[in-house]
Amino acid sequence: MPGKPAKVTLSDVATVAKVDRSVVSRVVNGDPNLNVRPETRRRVEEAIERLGYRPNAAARSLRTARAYMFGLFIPDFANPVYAEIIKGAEQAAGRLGYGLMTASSGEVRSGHQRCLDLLAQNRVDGLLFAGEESGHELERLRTAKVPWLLVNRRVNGSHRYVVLDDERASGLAVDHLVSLGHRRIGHLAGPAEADTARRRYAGFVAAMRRAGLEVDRRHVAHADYTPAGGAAAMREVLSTPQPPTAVLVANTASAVGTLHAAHAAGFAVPGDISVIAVHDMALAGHLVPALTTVRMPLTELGSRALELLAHHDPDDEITEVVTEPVEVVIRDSTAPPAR
Amino acid sequence: MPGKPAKVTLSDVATVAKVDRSVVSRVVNGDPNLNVRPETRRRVEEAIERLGYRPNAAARSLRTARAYMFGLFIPDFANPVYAEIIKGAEQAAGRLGYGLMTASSGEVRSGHQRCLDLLAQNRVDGLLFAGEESGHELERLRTAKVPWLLVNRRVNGSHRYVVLDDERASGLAVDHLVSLGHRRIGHLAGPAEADTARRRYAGFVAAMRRAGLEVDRRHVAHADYTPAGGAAAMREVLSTPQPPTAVLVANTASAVGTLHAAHAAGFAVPGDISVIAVHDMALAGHLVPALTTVRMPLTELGSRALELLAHHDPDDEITEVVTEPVEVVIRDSTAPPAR
DNA sequence: CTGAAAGCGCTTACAG
DNA sequence: CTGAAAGCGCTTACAG
Repeated sequence: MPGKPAKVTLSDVATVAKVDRSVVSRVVNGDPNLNVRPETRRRVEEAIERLGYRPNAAARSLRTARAYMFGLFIPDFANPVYAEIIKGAEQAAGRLGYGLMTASSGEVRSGHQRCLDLLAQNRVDGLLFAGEESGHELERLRTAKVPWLLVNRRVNGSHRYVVLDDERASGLAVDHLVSLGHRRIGHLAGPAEADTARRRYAGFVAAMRRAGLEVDRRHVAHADYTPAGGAAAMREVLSTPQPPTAVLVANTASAVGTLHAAHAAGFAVPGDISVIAVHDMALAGHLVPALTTVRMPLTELGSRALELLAHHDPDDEITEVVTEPVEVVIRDSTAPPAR
Repeated sequence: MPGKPAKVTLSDVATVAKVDRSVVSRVVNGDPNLNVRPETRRRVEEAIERLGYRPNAAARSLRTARAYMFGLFIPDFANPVYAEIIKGAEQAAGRLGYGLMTASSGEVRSGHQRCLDLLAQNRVDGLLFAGEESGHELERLRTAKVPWLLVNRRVNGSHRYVVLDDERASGLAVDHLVSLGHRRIGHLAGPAEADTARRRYAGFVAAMRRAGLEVDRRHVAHADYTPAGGAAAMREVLSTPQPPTAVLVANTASAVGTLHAAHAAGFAVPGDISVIAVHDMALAGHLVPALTTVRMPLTELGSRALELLAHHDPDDEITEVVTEPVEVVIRDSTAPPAR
């Protein structure tokens, strides 16, 4: 087909197949109420194939008032955690015949406005919010009766979320450190206002209690989920009179900074202090030293979120925990304590 | 506005403002040929505001045969290089009133198909391809007369691309190492088939020649742009009879693995070997040791690409180099050689 | 079992 | 200077 792209429409197919457009439409959409002679169906399918027909998304959307597209808002593409979530969501969207618009929520103001615009313009059928968003826009979404879902966090009083089993992840991490013989274990938690941070902290405290260990408040510091945050928190904890022999870092991105800060402060990892972090990703195995982590099902989280969004009404409650696989991946950053 | 979302259309606005729909449409789109009494225009604008009118994207697309959306294909969201490009492209798209659909080209087969589908369905007005793609689909795009643009690479015989000044980046890196006193300088290049890798290699060779230094082929290794690749290449170079005293790594993601491999092989950085890498990002400053880099204008690349795509016909040649800012960011991984 | 018709919400030549 | 009308490409009750 050289020259023009030659937009082929439903009518073109109908002409070639010698049927009405409506029949073609029904064949294309697999209408279960359609009874055509097998031979007719074949003619239609051949014509579609031969002409290379593809339904025009705009026309279909206008008619059905559905966009066949979902939106996924991500706070920061630079955080590798989101790369996995995106991958899962894309795969699920593809399977369901939907497009996925991934966008960074980025600067609060424009992010907020853009998400409302997308909805008002009918460009998306639903919205996935990964990571932190202000509760403000959620209020609007709720009144707008639009399908939306929080991914990897909950929010006060909302009943639309999918999360991971963060408590268990922290528990496995603590168990690993305890089994190595650590008793003075610190926690570099996420931002105090982050739901994931609270759950990981809760899991940390519970596991410490189960192991009969005390949580020393001076060994708990809060950091945002960035390398810089992880570094600052580590410096804080290392400067206490009697630093911990091991820390659980709430996030792998900040663990990068944690390792750096330990090194800069003259603490050998794992010789002087062991480090384990939540999330596993390619990066972790190549840090210095290679980072022991708790693998989390981020890809599964993304795909599950998309599926739930697609299959539920805006009024349904969605409160799901994706639990598998969560497991400790032992590398070089954890070892028994010096004494 | 409790209860229903109450889709408000052009007609609703027209009714309230007591004008025809066509007038509202022209006001909304800022038609320069429209002469309305200022007072009429005010009535229209007030009605739009009061009703919270937003044009329906599907209807507009159907009518104008434009999607008001661009697509950006990314090989791998986990590579932080792309996070910056995405950010730039998103900003530019927002400024121009377009949406941006970011998707991973991922698995070749489905990625290829998805991009053609998007076009056939009229879901996008143009496509940006960041990173490597097989030349195959480009052939199809060319015949389809659809605007597309390669970002950060060129391809044989194609005249639609925006790239960075990779030669210069390599040159600055080599100059920095030379100024520290290094003479045995190696290069951990990107994949042999990658255009960026070739340009960075060319820049490396040219700068070495300018400095009167020889390129020892045993000190040049190829790696894909991942931590694992950077580690393998480093091991290769370090196992030569007389390893280099410094290496230029073509990519920051692989430099993570490079530092790890050096450490694992018992080479201190920068004591035994200096490391400098192309691209700067938050991660770099928090590696062990903090990585010296050449900062590249990745955000600018993304926004420029989007603008070029929006403003040029499918037949235009687009061959642009985004040159600023490129500069060496000195951290802890480079130092004078031991002797 | 298949076709004719209406209409989704816009834009844009064209007429008045 | 403003309005009436056609039509973009589909889907879907409805009629035959």
